[in-house]
Amino acid sequence: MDTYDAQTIEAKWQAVWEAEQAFSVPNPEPGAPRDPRKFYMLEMLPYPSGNLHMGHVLNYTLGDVVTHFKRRNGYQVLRPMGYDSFGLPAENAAIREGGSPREITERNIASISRQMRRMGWAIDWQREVSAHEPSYYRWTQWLFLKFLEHGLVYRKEAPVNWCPNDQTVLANEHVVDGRCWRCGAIVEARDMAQWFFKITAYADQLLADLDTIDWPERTKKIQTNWIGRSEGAEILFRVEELDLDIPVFTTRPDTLFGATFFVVAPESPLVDRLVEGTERADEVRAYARVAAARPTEERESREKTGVFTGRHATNPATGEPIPIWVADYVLMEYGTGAIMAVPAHDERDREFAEAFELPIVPVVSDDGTLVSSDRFDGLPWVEAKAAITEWLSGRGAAKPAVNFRLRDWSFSRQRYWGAPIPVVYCEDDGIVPVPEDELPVLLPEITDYRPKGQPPLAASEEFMNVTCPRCGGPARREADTMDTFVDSSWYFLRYTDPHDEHEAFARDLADYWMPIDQYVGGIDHAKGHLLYSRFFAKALNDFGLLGVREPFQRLFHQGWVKLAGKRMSKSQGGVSPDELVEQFGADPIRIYILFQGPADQDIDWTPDGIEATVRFIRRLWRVVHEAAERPASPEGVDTPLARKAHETIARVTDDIDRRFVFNTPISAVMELLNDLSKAPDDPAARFAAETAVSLLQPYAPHVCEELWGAFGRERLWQEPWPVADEALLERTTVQLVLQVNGKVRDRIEVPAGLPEDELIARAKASEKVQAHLNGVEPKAFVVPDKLVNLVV
RNA sequence: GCCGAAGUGGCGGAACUGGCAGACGCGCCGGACUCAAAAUCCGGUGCCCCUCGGGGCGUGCGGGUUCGAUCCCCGCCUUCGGCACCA
Repeated sequence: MDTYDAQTIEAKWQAVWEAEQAFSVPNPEPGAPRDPRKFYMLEMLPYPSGNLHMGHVLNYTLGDVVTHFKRRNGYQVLRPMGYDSFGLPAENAAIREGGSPREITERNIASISRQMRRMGWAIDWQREVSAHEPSYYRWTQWLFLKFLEHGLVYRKEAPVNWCPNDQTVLANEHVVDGRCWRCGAIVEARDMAQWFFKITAYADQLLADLDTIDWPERTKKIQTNWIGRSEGAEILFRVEELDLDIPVFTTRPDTLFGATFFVVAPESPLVDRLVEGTERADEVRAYARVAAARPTEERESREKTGVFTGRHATNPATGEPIPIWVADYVLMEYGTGAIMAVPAHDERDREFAEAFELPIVPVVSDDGTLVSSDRFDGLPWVEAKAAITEWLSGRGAAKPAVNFRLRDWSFSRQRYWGAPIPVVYCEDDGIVPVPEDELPVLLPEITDYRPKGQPPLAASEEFMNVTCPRCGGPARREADTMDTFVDSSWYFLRYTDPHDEHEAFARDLADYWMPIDQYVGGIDHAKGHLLYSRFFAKALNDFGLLGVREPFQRLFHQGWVKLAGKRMSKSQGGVSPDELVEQFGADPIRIYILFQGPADQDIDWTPDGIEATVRFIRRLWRVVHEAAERPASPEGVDTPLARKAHETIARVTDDIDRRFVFNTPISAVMELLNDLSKAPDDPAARFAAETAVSLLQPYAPHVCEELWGAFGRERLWQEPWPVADEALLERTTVQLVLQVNGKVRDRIEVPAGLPEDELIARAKASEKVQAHLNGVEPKAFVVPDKLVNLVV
């Protein structure tokens, strides 16, 4: 037998898999019924920086174990791969180092693709897609047009998040603690005309349908918080002098009798109407202008500022006039941009009232019932919410209302390396969509990618100047490009029909494979990609293009691989999987990264112990070759080693399939190997060795394939997953734990299935137990076949 | 501030449904092989005490429920994450 040589073995089997396209799965014939054993396995696609990092290795190895496991259990597994290849890093690299984003991206794809193949992952490479290729973004543009057609895309002048460093607008989802998620620069508020997806139209469904999917609770919680549904009432406050009814949203209509003043956001168009022609107009407008322009951070410092407008509104409950103020603690984006202030029961209103000496009237007593609320006095506040809303609705002054925190998704970017937005601006016809048959709107090759106050595309006259598809007159193209999160909101659908030149994807193919049965990726995408994709699925379903309303049936988040406490990412050097693979081989790295701990927990990277994994494989190699010299184990052989092997099959299967844990199966195989090496003469030795190799195959497919050959067998990747023999899992004798007062005093071997009396009798017979009973007659607690606790 | 998750040997972790805490691996200690070392193999390894039979303590801290708690309940500490002037 040769010694274990990772490089040779891995090259050999990777060539075989490549030549056979061993992990490609064909699409069904048209009209074929859906195979109940179809399994769509997907990990989030990588951004193609030049190199894999250990986080990728964990993510895709985990997916690989599931892929092999499901394949060998008879599933038809779709497991594709692609590249999220538009985006800022390549563009910034081009600016910094020269070259074009396209060259850089394509070089990176070639590199990362080679590294992925070198890891031996079981991917259907025939379905590879890249977001930056016209054959892909043509359909991203087409989908944009569908959304536009259905009124789910619009362009609007609005305050948006501007990253001064990256020179582009950001979605709310990508502002983290007031900073750009990518570069960390402090984000500024700017009024700009931008393109939005109307994701808020689906707020209710995005929330409600969380109940229908098998996702981690914490992820559902993040989305729930982000969507931020509040139930309450919309109440009208009348400004008699102006014959104006101003609506406010409140979650506490029960406190209406305590509303002693009224506040309008500085950005609100109401400000002008309220003060127009009054002597306070200048002062109020000046405040509003300054307040609206204050940077977000400063605005969030809770120092209350504001100014009285001189106007009054009527509290519809009390009929009393209350003063209307303008203050920046009221946000234009939420609710109606105006509030009723109840200083007795709202902390912010209280601070404001104290600062400006406004009246504070408590209307809910300590026991939770209403006071100073006229006919509602004594009513519990929870009941009063509906009662007061109903009372006012009789007069047309209120109605039940729901409000969401979620904002529409701003997705236009003022940068180059993205899919052009397929519309033109015509002087006569306004915004005109590019006709479908003129797609794709190709991203032109330019040489200067630097943003200079306008998007780089705006400088390309050739690109910008077009004729209006509607009137034939002169028109200008949209110069903004799409957020890369648009690309990744539908890539999983393209995989089902990756080469289609006539449509984004055939509905029957998407419906055949969707939903994704198991999705794996980082929790950092909880409120971004994972929310956008859900929105896309629902919208496409409404357009009649897709059968499902939820794209990801089951979701798992792998933990972070950290280096000195920091998340590893493409931007960090330090640990290169490429070098590790060269030094140790792919199999040891694959086993090592999964053996570190539960895959959903963070890992502090240390290379200590990779050698141990190599040692484990060498030991497996040696023990298996020794066992392969022995005669085949008789069918159904019943020895301790045979039982251990069946027990290992049961454990590994349950761990991967039901528990979705990937570290303990490795331990289980190690235990089996330990037992095997201690009992090389056991008649089940060969069976135990075959079992160990077979069970480890999803983790270390190359060396296991090679070792399978030592048994004179081949194509382990196609071999059915082993099944444990139930009869051999049952124990004839069991170890009975004997406790006195809850402390273990003895362990004895007894036949399985003894009745409780007999177990108690045997427990009392133990000398070690008697020594602690002191002759007292104990009370007994029995767990059959496991434990007897005697209490004195 | 509100909401959520986690905390187990020197280290990574195991213990799945309230029933033997520490599987498996790293590290460390001892032994075999060797002129020697590496590699490999064998044995030991939670802490403390011990008359070598064993005994006590132990899963962040303090309480509780239970015959029995790493697991359930209450309070606290620490770390991490989400939301945050959201009416």
